[in-house]
Amino acid sequence: MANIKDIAKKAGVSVTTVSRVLNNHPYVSEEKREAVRRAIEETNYKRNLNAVHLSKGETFLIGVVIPFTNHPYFGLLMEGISNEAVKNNYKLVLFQTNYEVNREVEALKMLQHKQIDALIICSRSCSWDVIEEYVQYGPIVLCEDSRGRKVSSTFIDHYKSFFNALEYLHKNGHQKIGYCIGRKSGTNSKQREKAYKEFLKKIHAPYVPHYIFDQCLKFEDGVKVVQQLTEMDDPPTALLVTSDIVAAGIITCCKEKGISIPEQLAIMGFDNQPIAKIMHITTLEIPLVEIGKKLFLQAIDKEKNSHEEIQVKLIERQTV
Amino acid sequence: MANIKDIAKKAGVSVTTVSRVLNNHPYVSEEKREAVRRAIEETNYKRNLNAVHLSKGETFLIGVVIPFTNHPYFGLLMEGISNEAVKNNYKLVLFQTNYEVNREVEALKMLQHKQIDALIICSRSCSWDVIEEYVQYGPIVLCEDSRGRKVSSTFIDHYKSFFNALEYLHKNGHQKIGYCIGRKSGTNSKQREKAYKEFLKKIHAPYVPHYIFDQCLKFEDGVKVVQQLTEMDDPPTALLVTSDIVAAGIITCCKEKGISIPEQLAIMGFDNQPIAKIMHITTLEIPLVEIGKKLFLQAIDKEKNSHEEIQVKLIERQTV
DNA sequence: TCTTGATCTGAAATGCGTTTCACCATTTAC
DNA sequence: GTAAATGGTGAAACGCATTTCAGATCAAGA
Repeated sequence: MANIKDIAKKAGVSVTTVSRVLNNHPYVSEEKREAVRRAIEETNYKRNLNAVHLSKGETFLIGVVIPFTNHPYFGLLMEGISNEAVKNNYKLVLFQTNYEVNREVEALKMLQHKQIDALIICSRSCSWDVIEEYVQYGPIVLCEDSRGRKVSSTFIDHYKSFFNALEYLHKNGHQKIGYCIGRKSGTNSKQREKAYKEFLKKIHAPYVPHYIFDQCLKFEDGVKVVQQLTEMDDPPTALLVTSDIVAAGIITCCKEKGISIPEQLAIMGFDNQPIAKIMHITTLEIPLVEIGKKLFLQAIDKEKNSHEEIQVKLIERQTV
Repeated sequence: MANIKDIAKKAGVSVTTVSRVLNNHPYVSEEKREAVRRAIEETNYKRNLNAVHLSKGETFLIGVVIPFTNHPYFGLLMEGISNEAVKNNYKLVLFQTNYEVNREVEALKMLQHKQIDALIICSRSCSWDVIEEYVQYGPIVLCEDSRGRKVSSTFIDHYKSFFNALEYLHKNGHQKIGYCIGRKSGTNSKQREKAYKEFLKKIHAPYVPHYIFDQCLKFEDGVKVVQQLTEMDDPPTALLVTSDIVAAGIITCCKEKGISIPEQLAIMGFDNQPIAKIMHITTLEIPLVEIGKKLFLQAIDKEKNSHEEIQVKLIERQTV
């Protein structure tokens, strides 16, 4: 394959001039420009982007760390990131981590090794210490409150929104409220746990450990929640489910087992995914596509350390 | 940041020796190896991968073209691809195309410009002509039957499987069978259409255009299918739905409207997604994770032009 | 007329690691 | 005892495009 030197020779100019033509630099006479164009055409020359990247020191590649590709929450986030990437002429390198720390580290190392210009971490397992080791190598953007840290973030206040959601359920007459969550560790989960415990205190309700269901990520995870629910002597009357898809699973199972919603069990979802609308699920809208967009923009923003809080909105439908 | 020259100087060796140490080449004496290691440690040296890629001519990056990230079919495919990528130390560059041709071309151009070593196209809009322009630049792998073309593929025989599925419905007493599909164009869709038409001929049933529903991709797309169904004078008694998630949407809607399944409407899904199990949907199992794995392996296989047919399996449950 | 400033152009340096090749020193083999 | 491997090392070429810098030309303004 031809390289820039070949083109220069063929067009009878220097490589500098060829480079200028390639990059639309103005100071090239029309005749030389034309000669270069012809040479490029004739040889079907294509730039070697690796050389460009080495030279420029950037790759127009942004890394995205997500635990699962196959999940509507991350799917929507990806959609937002991806749309914005296209607009800005960046490409995305996907790191599907399954929440394994060393896969997250792999992504961070790509940043260190300059193969990506920035890294968006949608959800993480690794500690802050690990992340902060790598901030020197390029922008890192988190989807959780990172104020006070050296990385940018777009986040929602999970404490506040969880607390509000709990209050909403309480106002609707519920005392025994449980919740379903993806995993117990994780910053967002911790904030929610805190909100939950403080809310219980506020309404003088007891903390019942088995009202909390973790590992609730997918539609099918609703099955075991309902299973456990039916086995309880004193089940909760309302459930905060941190993913609409899981809420949908729970509702579907409940219908099958004749548990009426919201009468016997009130369900409040999260995200306002399309499925929530179809199934009339009362939910907390989280503008994931918008968040994705902002995450991306923060990633390519040279000024580090911006923080943006996104507001959520309660959507009342028929499951509470 | 330090580069290989700095390390060489610091360790008192040549850059060649440093390179040997970095790449675990055997011919380096233990003392020099140690000196290099120390220099690397002290300066916190990291290789610039762009330089490595330029030099080696490969990037260990594989492009993946998918129309939507936010879809369980492609989610599972991605999962398979991604798992295998991790095993083989490759990273994935994601091209979310929304079925726009020029985004597909962008991906092909990355191959041409050597920023990716190979390209996996999970579903496409562009024509064969376009793809064949780029086969010279690196392996391209398709998820559709590409025998006779110059690209590898892992595929299922959609004609055969669709025909079989139709026969299954027919054997279960159905004459008026419709189907739901993602889009009407697309190789797979064409094959299915052919199977559908020939099957109708075989059973001497009329071809009713509005028994075919396209743009059926997501759960919520089930709504409008059911809507249209209820407006028909003579609706089909069975529906082949090329995605379990859409089937789930249809079933959910039918329950709401009091349409009993399978009595009034038989539903047969595709893929055997987890949701199909929960909702007891009779479906055609497509081993997407396995297909993803094979696609990846074909992408990194230097021998071009391998073709692998994957078998599907009918899973009988309660919706037919 | 002289000075700026804008327009062109190319040699050389730069980004950075890998690989080839030549060469020397030991071993091992016959 | 001599030929042939094997171990060890570095200079230089290579992969390829961008950018800096110096120099040349030409038109416009003082």
